[in-house]
Amino acid sequence: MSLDLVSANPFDQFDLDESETPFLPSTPDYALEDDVFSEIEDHSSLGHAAVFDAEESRAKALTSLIEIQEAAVTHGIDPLLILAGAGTGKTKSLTSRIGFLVGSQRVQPHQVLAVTFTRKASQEMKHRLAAMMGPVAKAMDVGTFHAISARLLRDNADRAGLEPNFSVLDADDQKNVVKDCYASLSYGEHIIPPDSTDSRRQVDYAFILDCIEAKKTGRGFPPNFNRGTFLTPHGIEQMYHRYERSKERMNAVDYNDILIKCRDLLRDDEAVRRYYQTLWRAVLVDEYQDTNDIQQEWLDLITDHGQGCYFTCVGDDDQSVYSFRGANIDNILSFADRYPGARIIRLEQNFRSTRAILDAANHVIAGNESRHGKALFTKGTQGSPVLVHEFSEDRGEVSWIVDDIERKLKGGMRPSQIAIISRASMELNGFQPALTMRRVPFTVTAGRKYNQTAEIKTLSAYLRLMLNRSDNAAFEYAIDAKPRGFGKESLAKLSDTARITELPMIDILADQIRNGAIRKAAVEKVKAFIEFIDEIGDDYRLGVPLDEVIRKVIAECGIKEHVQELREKAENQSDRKKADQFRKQASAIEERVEQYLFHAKEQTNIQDFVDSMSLLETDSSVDDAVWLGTIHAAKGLEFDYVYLVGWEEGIFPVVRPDTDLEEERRLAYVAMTRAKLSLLISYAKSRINRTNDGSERRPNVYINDIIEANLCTFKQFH
DNA sequence: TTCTATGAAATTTTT
DNA sequence: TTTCATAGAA
Repeated sequence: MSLDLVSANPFDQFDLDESETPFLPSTPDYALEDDVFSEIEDHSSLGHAAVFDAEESRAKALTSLIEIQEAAVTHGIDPLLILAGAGTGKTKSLTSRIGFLVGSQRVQPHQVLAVTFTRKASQEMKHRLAAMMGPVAKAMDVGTFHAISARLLRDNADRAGLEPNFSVLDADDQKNVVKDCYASLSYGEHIIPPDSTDSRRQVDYAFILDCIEAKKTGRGFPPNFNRGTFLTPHGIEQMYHRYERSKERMNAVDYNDILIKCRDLLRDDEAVRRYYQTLWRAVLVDEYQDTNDIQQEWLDLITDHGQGCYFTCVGDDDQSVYSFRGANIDNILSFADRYPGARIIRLEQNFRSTRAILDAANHVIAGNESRHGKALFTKGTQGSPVLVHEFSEDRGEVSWIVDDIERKLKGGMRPSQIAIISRASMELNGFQPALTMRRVPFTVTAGRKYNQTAEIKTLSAYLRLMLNRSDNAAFEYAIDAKPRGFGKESLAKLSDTARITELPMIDILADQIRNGAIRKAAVEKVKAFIEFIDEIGDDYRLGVPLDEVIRKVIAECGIKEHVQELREKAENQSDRKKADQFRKQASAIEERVEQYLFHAKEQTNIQDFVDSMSLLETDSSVDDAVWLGTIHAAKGLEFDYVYLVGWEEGIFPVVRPDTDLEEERRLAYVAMTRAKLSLLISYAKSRINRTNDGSERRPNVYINDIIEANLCTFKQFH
């Protein structure tokens, strides 16, 4: 049976009168523009050729599900919350539900919206959907909250009060904007001059940004907001306004803005809201426990408070670990209150870990009060006991674990089956040299790795500036990409002028060149830079392919010179090791640039491309390597052998005035449930590189809990 | 003023 | 390991 895309929509009655929706010609057709989808349409209009076999898809969606999963997958139209514990087939249930809804023709493929939090998760879901249903999966809207919202804003930019070519600022851009704003404040009223005791401390721009974001999302300032900022309360207020104004001037938005502006648009513009409510007949949310208040509102608007469509959320309140980013666990805890008639289905059968591991994890998480309450079970074996090891110092912890890993590798285990996981990335530092020394391959997934490399940022900055001349953050990055005789001082002045005149920096600069107001030493190069930006802009508008444009940028922006320089350094270097390092660096840059070009060729929409590049993770991971990372980074992953390190009171749970102990406990639960076969938890009684009073460190509460309950084997090493 | 080299400091978690 | 600040040369 082939899917008829023209009729058989049970929601035809909801369709909007076209006259009400003047924006319809531009917005509604993204799904239909898709190659695959139009192909399907062609076939179905011919009457026969079943490109998409609904019956088969439905059958596929229902295979190899256990009873409770099937209940979730086949649930009707009432709002549904699938409480899926770790390792209980969460993503499988979600994709199967999509397959079921489409396969049973309750909704059509292009009426499906599936939102995730991370790029990786949306990638994964796309793959699974494609595997289950074939090319028709491409017709579905699958993406992160941010990606979907950004597209929605671009498609309705005029209605959202934006230019359609708005830029998206990444974390670095945000920080730079904050820096500029800070520099524009005057001492006295806004800034307390640092006194002698803290004169050496520098301004913490990231913290100022936190304050701004906190204010924006209505969370109120962190308690001690002038620590490291030297700002008066009034100064913070000023910073907030200037920051917002700067972005407006730049025709740019930050991550929060994407969600906020999208929420506002949906809330305030009835036609837009109704359009998307009508378009998306099935709305599915992954990792629902991580939604913040804005995302929750967004979902209510999109789904008409869960009543207008197949609204399905999958999540685990016990794995809510992003409150520092605004995630509100109450969203998942009060699902039933928010959506009357909602059904909650618990998935508690775990397919990942041994019973020993699950028993310990269950016991730890049971110590929390605010939760729906679940207990994982398995039909698998007991497995070897959870191990808790005490070391006298962190060096011992490192060397013992690395020894143990070496033993495992000699015993035939693959490095990729093994993970070392810590609360904060700092605790991983000791492992890297030790693993290198023993030639154990490893990859680190922590903190800064997500930041884009310099070359890619440079390329993106050029493109952003080309698309949006007002993007001062991109301008500052691009003009600084290579020596142009135009440095910090000049940039600061230009930034001031830009703030006063509210004109794009690049235009002011062009003007100053015409008026001869630029230093002789800089004139030629700066002029060439501006002309180059104009030139690629013209190229692009005339239809030169994006990868051609990028090639031009690569030739201009100094990357080639930099690579060349590294190669020369390698030649002139007598130290073989250092020479190799230079060569490696050079090839790494070239490789990344190649990859960027490759992505550029794939993309049809340049805005999507530029947006996504600012978030693309650097995927230089080795294939078969021991995985090192934080608990947050490990969420969603699984390994046969897991080492959880640094489980000392004070390090984990972290000590901060606003530490949420229930969230820390959830982190412990997330960490423990990563392990499939074997779990080892360790702590050290002393840790260098950590300022403390010299007293002995103690194991954390979670360790005590499982020791007391006799759920582990405890050993001391000295 | 700009740019480079050198040394010091700093590190929760991230879309 | 990476980022940041400062000093000194051009």
